[in-house]
Amino acid sequence: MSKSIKLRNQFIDYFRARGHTHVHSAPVIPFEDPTLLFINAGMNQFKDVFLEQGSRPYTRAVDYQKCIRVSGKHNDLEEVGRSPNHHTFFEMLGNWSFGDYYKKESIEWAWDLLVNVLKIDPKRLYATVYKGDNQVTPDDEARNIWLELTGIKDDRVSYHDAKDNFWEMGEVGPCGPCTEIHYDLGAKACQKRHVDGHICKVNGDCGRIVELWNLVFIQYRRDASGKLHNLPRKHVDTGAGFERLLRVIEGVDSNYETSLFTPLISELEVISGVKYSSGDVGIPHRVAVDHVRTLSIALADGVLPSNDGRGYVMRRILRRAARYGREIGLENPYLYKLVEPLIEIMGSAYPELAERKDHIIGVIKSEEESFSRTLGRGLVLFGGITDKLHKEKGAVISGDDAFKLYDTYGFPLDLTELMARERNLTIDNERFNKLMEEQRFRARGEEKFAAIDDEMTVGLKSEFEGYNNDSIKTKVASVKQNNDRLELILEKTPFYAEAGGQIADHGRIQWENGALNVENVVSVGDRIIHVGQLVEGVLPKIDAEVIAIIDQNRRLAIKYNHTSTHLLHTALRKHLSKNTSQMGSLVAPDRLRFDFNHTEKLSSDMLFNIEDTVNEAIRHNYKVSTNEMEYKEAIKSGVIALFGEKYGEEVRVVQIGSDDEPYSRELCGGTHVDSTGQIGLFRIISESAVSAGVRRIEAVTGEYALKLTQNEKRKLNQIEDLLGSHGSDPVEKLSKTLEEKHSVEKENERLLMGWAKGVAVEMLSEANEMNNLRVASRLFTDVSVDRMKMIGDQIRIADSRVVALLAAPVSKGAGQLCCVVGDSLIVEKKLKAGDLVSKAARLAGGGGGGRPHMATAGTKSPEKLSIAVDGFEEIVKKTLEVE
RNA sequence: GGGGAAUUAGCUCAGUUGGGAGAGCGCUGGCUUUGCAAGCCAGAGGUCACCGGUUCGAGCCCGGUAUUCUCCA
Repeated sequence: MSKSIKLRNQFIDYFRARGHTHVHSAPVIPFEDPTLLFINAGMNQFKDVFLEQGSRPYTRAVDYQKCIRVSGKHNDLEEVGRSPNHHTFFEMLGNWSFGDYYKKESIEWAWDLLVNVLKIDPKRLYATVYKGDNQVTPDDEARNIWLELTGIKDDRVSYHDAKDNFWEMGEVGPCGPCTEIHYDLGAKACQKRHVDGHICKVNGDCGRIVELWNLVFIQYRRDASGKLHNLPRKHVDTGAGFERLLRVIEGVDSNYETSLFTPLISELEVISGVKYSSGDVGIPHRVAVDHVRTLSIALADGVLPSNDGRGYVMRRILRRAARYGREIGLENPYLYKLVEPLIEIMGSAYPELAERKDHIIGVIKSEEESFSRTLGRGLVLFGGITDKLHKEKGAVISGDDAFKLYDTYGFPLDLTELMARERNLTIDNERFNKLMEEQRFRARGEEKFAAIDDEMTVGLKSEFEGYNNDSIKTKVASVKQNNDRLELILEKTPFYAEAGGQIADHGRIQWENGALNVENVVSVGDRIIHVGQLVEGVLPKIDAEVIAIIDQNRRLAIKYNHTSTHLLHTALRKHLSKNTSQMGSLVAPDRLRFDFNHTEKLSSDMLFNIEDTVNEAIRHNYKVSTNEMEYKEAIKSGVIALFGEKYGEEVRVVQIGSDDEPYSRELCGGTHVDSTGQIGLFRIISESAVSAGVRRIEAVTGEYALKLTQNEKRKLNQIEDLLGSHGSDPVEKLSKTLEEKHSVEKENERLLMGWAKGVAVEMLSEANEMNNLRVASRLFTDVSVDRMKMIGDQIRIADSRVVALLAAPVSKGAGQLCCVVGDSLIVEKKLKAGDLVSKAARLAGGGGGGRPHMATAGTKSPEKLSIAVDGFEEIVKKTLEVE
């Protein structure tokens, strides 16, 4: 067993033996927390407990949590790869107490685990405690526990200020003092060992003594004024950085030299042929192995590269890795090759990596290819810029050009700089930075996510009882008026809050002297909030009796679509691959949308097959049943769990079909029909690409599917009427018609050409000689501009020493003119059709222009066209005189 | 969320102050060559993303929408 796997197990086992429940790492996409881009600390998944908004069936927990951090005060993306301990992905080991044990056990166990189980030298350990402030007394309690229960030396426990030893979740909210365990890496780790008079200190800045484990004692809540209040329960939240702990245990100089990374680095040495070094030469290696971990984990949890939000962070990380790869000669996609070795190392801790292997590799590879295209395009544009500079004998690439390359085309500035240096050019950095600052300024000043006001509703719980009820009598738990929006929380409710892709129920909540029209329902922690407009009467009081009624027809339509979504999921697995799984889902009353991982467009035959399979399952009229069970039990029995979803310990399993041979079993909290036959009909309406490796199917069911079918038939009837193909195959008839149309058009073109030639000959025969050229003109009655152009062409071809004007009214209020000039005259007499037609059109109260050999013009007074035609010879004559 | 770009033939793209929709590759047919690579000739293939506006006239100008790329947050 590798050391990393062993360390995780030792940690988990130690606390399990002490009554802790092993909780799975939450997905890196925060669930129900829009304020956070990624899970970035072990406590994220327990945040609702600390806020007293949610609860758990256990009071002691232990876990290892995957975390992603790309920006913020502790982590600058640019540091990753340069330093021995910065990462964009890392794991946190933690044990938790929710109102259970407190300081004594946490400290005692932490020490015991480090010293006696992990065999870390106690002589290298230090502890820190909080020194107190005007609201909090110094944490002598923790210090005494250290001294009495661990045997650590008195001079190894020190007091520190709030920056290091008072933990806060945010400006307001849960907080408390913490105690930290630090480790002395030894004199050679000191970065200031050559500085005179430097003394290495705990919480110093030389890197020799590092924090190993932080034990946080949450006992306060800070309000908006900064005042601390005691929490009803005290909690423990601990976090030990996994990579750093492993580094200490393995006794190596850098996180990147632990067994978590070395196999990846070796693989990269093979791929690139460049040997790793702990110095600068190894930066590309460190960047690549760090970033491939982040990308793989995020992709496995359902993040996809995109232009904003999480997806954009992924894209930037991938590009950073691709760019550093180029420094060690890796011009082609390479990062995806590290995914398999990564799964070797991390797959047992995070099975989702192995399950989504093909997806992860596919997406990374196609993103790398896409970046190559971006760079390639940038190179072309850069070439254009330098060519221009070369011609103008300039030596400075303007800030605007460099910025445009970067901002619009994504070409990295450092590459621009590098290539400029190679050509002895410089860049106007000042201007570039100014533009960059303007860009930042523009992006600021928009509102952030609306913070949820927690004060009113702390500790409230509402029960969802809507699986079998459309209406419920209950009491009001909380009322809030927000402009014209009313927010109600009830003790129990039949309303389904938007979750798992299923959108919220609509309906009505009624009380003695008023009613709420429910337009949206959201859940926050254990609370279900009904949002809508007060439609009658006055606000209800707390504890007022109400009747909550959902819109039954809407719910029924949602049920059809939700059960159909499960049937579709099964059908996709049957027809495409067992590994096909949901990447996103929308269940609305009028349609359903299902995103899944698949690399190619589905053929229309395939879509029909899938549609058939779903409809077979509908006709089979499978019974749909639900039951609650433990998460682990459910997973063991092979139930489909979706990524990007959070599941508690108790989960709900929706089963379609018999117990012995279920057609589908999925973890799902949504509402479903009793038997599949109720759905009636399932029709796919579209199939499209969402992003690399992900496709989307949209479908309708029940009444909506029937309406779709009827509309299609209606259209077909109309088509048959138009084609006159009743009784015969309209497709055959139409293709025959199109064929005929094609040959008629060809014939028409041929005839027109002959006709145009004839007219041209007529006009030429009537042309007048003057000044060694010929002038022809004619007023047509019913000829379009295109036809006049055809005739004009024939005239030019027949005689290169002719100018001609053609004119015709095209509608009641408009007339068109066309002028042509023979090639010889353009050269010899400098005649331009554009000028001539412009002058002629002016006689008719219009305007126009064109090219030397052919030009067109128009007028809104078609009755004046004859003036233009009659005056044309005069115009030509005068034009020649001027020359 | 806020900027900057792109969208033209199956693919890659060109298209000048607004005035006949083009090239290369690919495809089909013919010719040439001992064969291959290729060459020559001919042909098919277009809602210039979509909707609206300005104009006598819009691929081009203006406004909006969609999709994609890209930067910032």
